[in-house]
Amino acid sequence: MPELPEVETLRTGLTRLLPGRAVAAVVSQADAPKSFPNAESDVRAFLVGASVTEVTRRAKVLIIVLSSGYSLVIHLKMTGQLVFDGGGKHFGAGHPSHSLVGELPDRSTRVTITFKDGSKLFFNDQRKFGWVRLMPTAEVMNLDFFRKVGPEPLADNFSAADFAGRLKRRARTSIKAALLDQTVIAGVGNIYADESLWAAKIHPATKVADVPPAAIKKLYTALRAVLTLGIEKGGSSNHTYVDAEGKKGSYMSFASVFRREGKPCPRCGTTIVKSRVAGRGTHTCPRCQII
DNA sequence: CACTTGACCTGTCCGC
DNA sequence: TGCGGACAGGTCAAGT
Repeated sequence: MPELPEVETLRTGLTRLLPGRAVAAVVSQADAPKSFPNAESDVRAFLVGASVTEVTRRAKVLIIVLSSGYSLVIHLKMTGQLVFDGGGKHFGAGHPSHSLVGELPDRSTRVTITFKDGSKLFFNDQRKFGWVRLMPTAEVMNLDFFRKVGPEPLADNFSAADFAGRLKRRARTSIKAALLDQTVIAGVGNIYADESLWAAKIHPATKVADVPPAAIKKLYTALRAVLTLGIEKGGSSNHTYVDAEGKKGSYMSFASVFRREGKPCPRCGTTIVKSRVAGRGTHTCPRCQII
């Protein structure tokens, strides 16, 4: 589900809610071992009794750092969400198909962490692609994923030249596939790929090698702009999504093409079409995106 | 190597 | 109403 802006929104919210809280108990759903593949002995030794030090993010991965020298590394994949219950009201973040009205845990709850003050953090994940892994903080960046993942696109030192250089490795594939490749750049998913390509007037199926340098530069600027807007709007959502402070993300109402097939292009009025590129549903303006 | 496709899961929607 | 298939904001492994 979430892409960089959604995970970043979640990080910001959890940073206000979790640090200082001490874990009292952890319950994981027995029939979903892949959601929480950790040894019971590690959970007892390094999670129960530990308190949260800070919450960080790399790419689409959230990292809850603990006082025990261990961290909870969390990937929400397509449908994961984290919902904090401070007592009385649920504050959540993640997949929009889950509203806040239901009592938790529910049938999609894979892990429940109870803190000593009675508050709870629920990890819900309908499709069970996501996971919560407990591991030594010092080893987190040694995970295969982190060793291969590309730079943060919003980092101050990530330049247009870096962007162009990294894209060259994928010269024969589509520009959309290259954007979605986490080893090229971190954090871009289906929504922000489509939105940035529309903004840069590049068709997603264009081979990377066929995109002129000027258009690549435009895409660099557009990508950073849509990711920044996504964060400012609290992530993308449709109806029931909220961030960790209970506010709805509003980015979807600002989307230009994503899930807007059949509607007019905000730039030229041409009807937006949906197709399939890089194995993913893809939204384009057939008039604007001609490269 | 670069690149593509299917697998992993559950739920929902859409056409017959 | 029931059923089958396509599809969903993401990665991996395995194939060409």
